[in-house]
Amino acid sequence: MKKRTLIHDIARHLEVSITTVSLVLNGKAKEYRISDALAERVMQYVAQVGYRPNQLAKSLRTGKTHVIGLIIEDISNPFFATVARLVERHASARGYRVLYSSTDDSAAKAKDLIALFQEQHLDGYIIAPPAGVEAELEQLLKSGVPTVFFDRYLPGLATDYVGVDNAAGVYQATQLLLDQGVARIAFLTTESTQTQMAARQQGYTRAMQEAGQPAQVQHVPLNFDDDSVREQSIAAIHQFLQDNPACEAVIFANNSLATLGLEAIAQLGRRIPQELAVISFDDNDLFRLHSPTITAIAQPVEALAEALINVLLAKLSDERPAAAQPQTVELPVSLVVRGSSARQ
Amino acid sequence: MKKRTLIHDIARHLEVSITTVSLVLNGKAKEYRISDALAERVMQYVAQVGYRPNQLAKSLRTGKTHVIGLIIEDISNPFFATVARLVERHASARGYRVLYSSTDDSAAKAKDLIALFQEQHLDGYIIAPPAGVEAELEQLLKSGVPTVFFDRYLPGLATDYVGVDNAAGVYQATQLLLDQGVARIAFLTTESTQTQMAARQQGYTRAMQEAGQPAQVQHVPLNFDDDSVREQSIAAIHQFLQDNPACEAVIFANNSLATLGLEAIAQLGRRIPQELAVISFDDNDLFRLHSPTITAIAQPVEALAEALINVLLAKLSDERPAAAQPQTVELPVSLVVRGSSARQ
DNA sequence: CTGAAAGCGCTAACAG
DNA sequence: CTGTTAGCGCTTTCAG
Repeated sequence: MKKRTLIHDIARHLEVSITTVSLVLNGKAKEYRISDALAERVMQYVAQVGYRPNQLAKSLRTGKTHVIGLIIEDISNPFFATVARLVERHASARGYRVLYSSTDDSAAKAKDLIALFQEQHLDGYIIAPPAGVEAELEQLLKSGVPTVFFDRYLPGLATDYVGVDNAAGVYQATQLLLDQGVARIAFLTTESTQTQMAARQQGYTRAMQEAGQPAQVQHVPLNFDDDSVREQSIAAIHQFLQDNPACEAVIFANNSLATLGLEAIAQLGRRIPQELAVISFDDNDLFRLHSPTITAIAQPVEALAEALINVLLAKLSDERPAAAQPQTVELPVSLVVRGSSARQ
Repeated sequence: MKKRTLIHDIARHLEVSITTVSLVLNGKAKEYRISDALAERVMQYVAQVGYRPNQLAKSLRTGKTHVIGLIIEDISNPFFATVARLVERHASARGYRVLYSSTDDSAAKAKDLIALFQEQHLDGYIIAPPAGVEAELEQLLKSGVPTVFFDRYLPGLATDYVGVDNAAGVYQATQLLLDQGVARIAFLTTESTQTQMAARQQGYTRAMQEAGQPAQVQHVPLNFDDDSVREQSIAAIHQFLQDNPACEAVIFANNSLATLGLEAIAQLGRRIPQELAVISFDDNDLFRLHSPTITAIAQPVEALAEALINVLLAKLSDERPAAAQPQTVELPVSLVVRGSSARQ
């Protein structure tokens, strides 16, 4: 348990004042007309003994932590995992740490997390909000902490948002099937009413409507928290497919659903795409390697991460607190056509 | 920017002393013989206004942050992602937050992370160390912060470790193939010299040796950071398979390698398992859903996460600092036999 | 039960 | 350039 060196120790050793050391360390040497020689001497000794200021004390004093909180749905979902690490990479390149955690899309967990993060006095937030946390978020926004929503937003709350054009993606995917003469297309989605899910569904409904085909939307229970629900979800999809033998194609509203769906399809022994065409929202390794490969609506993860960081850091450095109009970034998705959507 | 309520505000409102509020808040009401009535009154008001003590100040004062750092290789790897979220879940059930970050197996990143975490004064660490950070880690251990290694350890450093019996797992997998008369088995591994990789290789070599078969170990470049290396890795595996047409089976030393390998195999159009049997260390969704399903050596993620938290929290609460003998937990793995290893 | 007071380690205004 | 000083918000000892 050797004790850490303190700013005081280094000042004493160098026989200069604590102020000088602090000023040099914070890049204010010039401003306070400290000689380059002295500044250099300080920096050198600091490096030599490996002195690291205590961030707790620093933050307590300055009110800044240089940490941003990333609250996502589920870190074990490839989409969120990828965005998380990209955000982290960009943030750290710009001097920020990111602290991330999953809500499992539960309002209770999200509330805990927000409270926890607030106690830690993070500088800003990126949040994929579950339903039911409007009040907490509103309070968070009112407190003036820079916050940007991601993946979905909460209609009542005016803040920055970064996401994709969900409706267009699904519309396009539905078209792809319709153009091949596949008309009995079902849309499998979760029970959630989140904006991104609603938009995806709406893209599907519109395409079907325009084609004069009846839409068939099926809601499947989905829960990341409890592994037993996993089986239930598979069973539900299984059931649906069995009850709808005429269904020629299914579009899954996200990649968790699709993964579960592939399992259900395998159980039933339905051949893809001959007996059932499949398209998933969100791309991932599994889809590239599956036999057949799975057509997916891919979100531009790299661009999303960059946009998130840019929007947030802009707010962070900006002086005008909640002045400007909230910024909204909506990126296009791309349809990655693979084997599972091909007409046999 | 409304200001947060402080302990001072609540004391004043209740017309009691700050000391009293603090004592009640920290569960020391009894100890200081504060009446239940008063304690109740305090708690109630605190709840009412939603007062949250400033953790920065608290930590600065107490020296405890109640945050543990989880330093893993790659959060987008399903194995690490799963362990991370399980650790997080257990930790939070026991009053700890976890802060996790990936090293991409780079010593430089790991050093940065350790330094960063140290500045934040975390209470303890769980680390999957890359090679080349021995010095930093030794210093960390000497500073007395509870630390447990995970997945692999660094031979020179005596600290607690939680991992699996890697050698036995691969030995068993190799046996499975040998028992079916498949003898030309290659072992594809990374270039790393980490303990877990060495042990896996050793399990393979021993099995081959005992069977009187020549071992064939191939090292493949692998890098999580740089996506261009991804293609290189695939190309390397591709090349290897092409150069060794007689090879009947391949065991991948981890799941990233296996994922890449499946891609290479698909490119070559080799049929699994008829032309090439495949087994991977680490299990994941992809392997369950692939056609054919992929046999895998599965690590007990749930048990690992629990062991990690138990070992760490034991050290955290223990008074004897580096007193006791370092604890080592080595869990068994299980062979999940699926389609890819079946003799046709 | 309580009030005062010290202090965790650092920043930054202020007056030299 | 520097020394002093006043905190940031909280815990905890000590003397009532």
